[in-house]
Amino acid sequence: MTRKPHMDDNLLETIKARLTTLNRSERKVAEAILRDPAAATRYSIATLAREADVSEPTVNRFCRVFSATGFPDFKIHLAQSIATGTPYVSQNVQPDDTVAQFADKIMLATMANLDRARQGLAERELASAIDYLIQARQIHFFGMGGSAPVALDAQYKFFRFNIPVMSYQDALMQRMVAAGCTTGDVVVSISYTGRTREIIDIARIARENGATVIGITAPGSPLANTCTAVVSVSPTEDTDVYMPMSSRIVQLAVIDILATGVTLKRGVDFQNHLKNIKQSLRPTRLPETGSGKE
Amino acid sequence: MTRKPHMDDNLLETIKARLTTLNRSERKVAEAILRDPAAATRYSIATLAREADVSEPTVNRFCRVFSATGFPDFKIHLAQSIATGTPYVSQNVQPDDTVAQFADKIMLATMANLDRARQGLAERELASAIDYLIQARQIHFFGMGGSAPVALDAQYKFFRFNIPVMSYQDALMQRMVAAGCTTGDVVVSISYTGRTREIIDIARIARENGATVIGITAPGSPLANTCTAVVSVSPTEDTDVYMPMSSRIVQLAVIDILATGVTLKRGVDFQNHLKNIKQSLRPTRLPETGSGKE
DNA sequence: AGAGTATGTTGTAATCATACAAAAATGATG
DNA sequence: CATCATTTTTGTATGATTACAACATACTCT
Repeated sequence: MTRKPHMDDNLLETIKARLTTLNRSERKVAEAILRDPAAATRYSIATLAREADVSEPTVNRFCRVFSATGFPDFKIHLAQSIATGTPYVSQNVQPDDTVAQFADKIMLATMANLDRARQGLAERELASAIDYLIQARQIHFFGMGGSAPVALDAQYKFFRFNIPVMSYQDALMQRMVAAGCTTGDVVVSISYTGRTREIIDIARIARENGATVIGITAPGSPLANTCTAVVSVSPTEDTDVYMPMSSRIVQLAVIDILATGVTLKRGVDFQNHLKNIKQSLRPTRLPETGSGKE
Repeated sequence: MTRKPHMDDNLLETIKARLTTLNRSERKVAEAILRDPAAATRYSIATLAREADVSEPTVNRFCRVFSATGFPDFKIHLAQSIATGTPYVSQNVQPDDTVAQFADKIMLATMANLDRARQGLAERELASAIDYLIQARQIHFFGMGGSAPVALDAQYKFFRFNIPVMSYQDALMQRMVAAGCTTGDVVVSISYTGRTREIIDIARIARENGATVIGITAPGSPLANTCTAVVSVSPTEDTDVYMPMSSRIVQLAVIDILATGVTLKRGVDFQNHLKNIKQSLRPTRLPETGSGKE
């Protein structure tokens, strides 16, 4: 995906990554910085040298290793790295966290996951999925368990496009629908792990009946291998008991992207259609007092 | 919410905001910086002075106005401001965007919305909502239309806590459940605008029957005024046709927070219960090849 | 032992900050 | 409304700090 220049090289991460490739005194510098990166941005070269127990030129050479023109330049990059990096260094929720603390952590972790997903998204996969969706005679969203709400959400979104769209949250219905599929049907199979046996079976059945099957799932998973096209969403590696939920949010965002892609490609006519739907909802609302919106 | 220090003061924004309060030559400095903030981080004090057509001490004084200890310190802050600020300047999706472009925009906009929500969350509201949920004999999640998937998602999440929990996505069922509520029931009413007539009616009915009604909705909205407790989620002000969806993601994140809060307060016993549920799902999965997880 | 690399020492040039003085703006008074 | 005092703003000169390059030394590995 398009990356902002400062996201390409998260300096702090780079330093961590290359720790082993550094020689002794350079590593001392690296460790001194990692000990308190924020403080390091305020150090002078002399201070940092002392902190790392090396000479000033060593610090300077260290900076050049990380493609800075010199120490001040290095500090600028470091500062930027901290600014972008910090909010995403999402610590796990601790049992003794205050509400404000774990609320923040959850939000930040979610954002971090979105960002990771963003960087992992493959344009070609998205484009191809969007193409299939546009050509669909009928779209079925399949999601079970935790992915059921995602499927439902997708239904609401795509419904606005005047496409026959449905979502199914239980295996039985999914199986029946898959069996009834014909060419022109598109099935979107949403699964975090891509290893749920039932979901894979159903995807296969749908394909055997001529349907296009798009998987929103982990790359390389059994489900991914069964699908016509895949949008890869790598599972996050958080084993934290408290927040196994960000995955869905990433899936939802992907749905947003697909829906947007379909809308864009369909052109202006359909945007009017959308407006009409919005209009038709108005009578069920109370009059707005403030600045409320649709 | 707890704010990271560098998020408090977006220096670049602060400079823009205080432009009018600056005197002539200070403004010249400000303008020189705003002309190309990224370049400014690489300037020396002399270069910036020349660029702004003022003397070096003026630049230095300018820096102190923005509570920096000096010019280098100012540059550090500026660099951080650029780094944090940039990714959230989420432009709207343009009809001629490439897939990669609008995918990025949607992701960034979603992250921006989460961040906004994060900063807008009130700890007291969350804490109070969590308290009510813990004491619940039974929880009902109500969400209609776009919020239906959120309600469903909440059901899945809270189901793990061994609490009688259900979600209802249509007005009829919600009305019936509300009518059958008694003291000890907790209804969580999810609505983006908080102005959908039906939802407000139902919330009132639930309250009249003794239920505690928690609203996840816009502050100050009719629904908010009808509820026992509110978790305020301000509607985002994006009028963009293409992405009216971030709202749900924020709601989902709030659900995550509530669920986490309940889990934490319930203590360790329930964490074992969670593990058991995870275990019970395993037999339905294919064996893992790589590093796949729950 | 000696080539080659890594690290430290010294000195210089730059960058930055302070003190002070000049200039401009303000405003009070006759 | 002119003049002068006072404050504020701005620039000059100077001194302090910082960063870097050139060179020298120490270390490493064959």
